[in-house]
Amino acid sequence: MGFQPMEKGKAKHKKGLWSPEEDNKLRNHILKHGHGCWSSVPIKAGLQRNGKSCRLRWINYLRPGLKRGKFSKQEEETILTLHDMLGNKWSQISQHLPGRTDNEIKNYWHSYLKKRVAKAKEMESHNQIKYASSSSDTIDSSNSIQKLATQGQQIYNFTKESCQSSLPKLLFAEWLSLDHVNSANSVESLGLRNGFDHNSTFQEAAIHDMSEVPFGGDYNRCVSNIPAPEMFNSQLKYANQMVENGYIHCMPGFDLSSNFSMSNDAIMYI
DNA sequence: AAGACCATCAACCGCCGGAGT
DNA sequence: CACTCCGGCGGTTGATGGTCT
Repeated sequence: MGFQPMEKGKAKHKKGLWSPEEDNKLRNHILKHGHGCWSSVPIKAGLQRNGKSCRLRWINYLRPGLKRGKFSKQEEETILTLHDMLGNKWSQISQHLPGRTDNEIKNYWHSYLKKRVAKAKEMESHNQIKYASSSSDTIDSSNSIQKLATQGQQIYNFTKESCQSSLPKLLFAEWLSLDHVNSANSVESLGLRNGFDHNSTFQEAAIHDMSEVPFGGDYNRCVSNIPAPEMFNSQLKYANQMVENGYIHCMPGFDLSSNFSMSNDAIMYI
């Protein structure tokens, strides 16, 4: 991208919580045109925010496919495992939790999981002191963490490999699989159904809009400005590549038995 | 009922690395 | 090579709502 001094005028940027009108402006703009250069988004969208703020709002709140609400047990354990291995690499952790943002995971960690881990470790050390003289198997109070450690090894291998590979960080397949996970029933069509649970007002609008325009925002980060069918093909290619490499085992909710088909610009997930 | 305290979450800030000029 | 801009990341803050005393 070229260097166009978009914000040379140093306009006063609004801060604080986003109003519904601002959300609408940003959402409509990105769904229609994609985000392109973030610093130009607020200008084009008619917002008095800076580009960073728009980016954050889109990624953490407006982006289609976001899962909102409580973390599942499985998600919790995944976070614990990955945090144990990766540390505070929230963005990397979030790549393994489709629909969750790094910010969300980070908040969840600080508000809940951190305490849980601290408590578990405290109990573990307490038990170690208590049973120090015994060489026999002791009951592990932090079984959750221990269990995750072994389970984590598998994920760790995947993490290392995925970092080395040329795979896109966020797969379109994840979004589809997320949708699959969210719904107990099979999904008829992304363009037709109200599949996303929370935040439905926007999600519905977004889904509707997406059946009419090329995908915008982060989901086409790797293939930006590519029309939906081409993007889909490229994602499918990556999915196939993953199957060949055995990565697919690590894709939560990814159902190989599922079939995809294309109808104009609408993506069907059968 | 009211103030203090706590938990949660959205958003901001500062830094860093990559890339174009 | 230095400079500038941008996007991304992690740490932190501030607002808000809930619970406790």
